[in-house]
Amino acid sequence: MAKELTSRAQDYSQWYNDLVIKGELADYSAVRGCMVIKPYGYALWENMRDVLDRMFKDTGHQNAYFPLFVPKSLFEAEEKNAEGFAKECAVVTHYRLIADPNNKGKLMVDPEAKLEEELIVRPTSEAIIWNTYKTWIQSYRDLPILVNQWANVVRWEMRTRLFLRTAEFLWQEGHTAHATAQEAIAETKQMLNVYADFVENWMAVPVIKGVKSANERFAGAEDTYCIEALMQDGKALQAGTSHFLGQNFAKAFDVKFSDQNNKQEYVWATSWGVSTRLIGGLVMTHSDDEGLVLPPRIAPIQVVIVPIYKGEEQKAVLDEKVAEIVKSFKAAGIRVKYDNSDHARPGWKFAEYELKGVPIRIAIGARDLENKQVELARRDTKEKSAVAMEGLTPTVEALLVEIQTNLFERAKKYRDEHITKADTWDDFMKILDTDGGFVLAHWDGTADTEDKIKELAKATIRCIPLDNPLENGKCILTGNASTQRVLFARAY
RNA sequence: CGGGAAGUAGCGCAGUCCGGUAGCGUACCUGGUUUGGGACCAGGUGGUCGCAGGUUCGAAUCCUGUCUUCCCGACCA
Repeated sequence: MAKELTSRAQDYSQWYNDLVIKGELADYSAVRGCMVIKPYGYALWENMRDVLDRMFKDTGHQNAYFPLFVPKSLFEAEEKNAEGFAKECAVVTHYRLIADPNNKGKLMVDPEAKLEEELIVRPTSEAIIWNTYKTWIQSYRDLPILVNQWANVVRWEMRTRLFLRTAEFLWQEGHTAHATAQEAIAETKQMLNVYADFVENWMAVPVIKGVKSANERFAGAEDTYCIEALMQDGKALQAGTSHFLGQNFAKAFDVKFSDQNNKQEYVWATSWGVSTRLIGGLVMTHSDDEGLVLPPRIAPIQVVIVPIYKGEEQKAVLDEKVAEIVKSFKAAGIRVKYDNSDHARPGWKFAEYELKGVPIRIAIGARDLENKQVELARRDTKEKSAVAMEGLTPTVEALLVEIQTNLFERAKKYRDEHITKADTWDDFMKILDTDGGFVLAHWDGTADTEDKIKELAKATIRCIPLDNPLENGKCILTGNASTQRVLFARAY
């Protein structure tokens, strides 16, 4: 029967949860704050991962893998980084369980098996990686090091939400080492552009590139660049970050190299990452009250074909005809699924694949065979049309491109309509409390003011956009002089 | 960690106030009819009621303790 979905207007959070769970992207698990990513959701992640991985390799990076555990002494070496993550670390203190003498059939931690030194489950891998880089780098000839790792990390969050904030999540983290600051900064910006390219052109999610204020900066970074997206409820989502780490980690882990003049210098670093959180952003950008809407370029299934038949004979005829179509689609690189399962009727399948966000649905029955056509339905606009069997593959290829473009344009239009300038505190609050979205407002540049705004308005500076126009004005809160507007929003 | 809600069949829920053989919808299985927007009929399978104690002739129900999950806030990608 029907899988009831909560509508966005009813309860936006519940709508989101319904889509993730009923769309079979992920589910809750027996572990607090940790989710099970189901096959359909994982297929989506694999597509994202594969594209990003190729982009990383095309920009000269290699993959490697570092341990899950970080000895506490290494973890605490870079003070700011350690302090930033300390309050959300899972810690391994013992290495053995024994039978509980007072509780038959139960196990207990063996008090004899206490570790000499606690192991931190990585919330991020700078520490273990920079400790390793120390042994890899002696000369300028060893630089740059351009390494990425695909991994899971753990951050013991107070409150979790499927994909958006889970205690364990999947991500990639790039960690690069350079001979000069300029080179490291160029790398930081390059990877920010890679992220923006991926998120906009593959996920069809428009983003604003910018740099974080000091308050919002990654713990241990000199500068944090980010891409910020806007969700349908008017809240912002940080979609990716790229950090210029300066020489902080090199100094903390004593990573030096000899330059051309045989002079010892500290190495310059960057790190950058995107996570499964992107999937949450994807869901909240495109989906509607009927379910997920996935952009064709990363959708696990791009086209689903549903046969409509009476009796086994008709089904056999359709199976044969559709086999040709499927073959042609696959030859064109289209990810197609032919659902001729007999336990669900067409109407049920239509609703199911809409819920799962499949971009194009093709229905084909005896009537269509006669007329040499199929019924084609697009998920983004819900439009249905009869399309000639002749030339179906190029028609579908073109439509996939069109849907991809349409999703991006639609999201961009929404995003652009929700960037508002505010010049007074009242306007600022009014915008945040009604439509939400991004608010461009003057800020006096102090961390103190930023904190107060956060406290009063629950809004943070999402970023200072790159290529931000300079403009004299007065701080929205203090009235002090300001030289540019910055981008505020309430955020996930 | 503060506030709220909930743990009973795979899923969604009722039953708990007022103790007395475990229910409904859906899913699942079998057979049949169906199939162009979430089919219908008939017959079935499936639960130590989150866990541990206690009260009682008898506990899903009352008492005590405990665990877990979700939602809202503070924290955060």
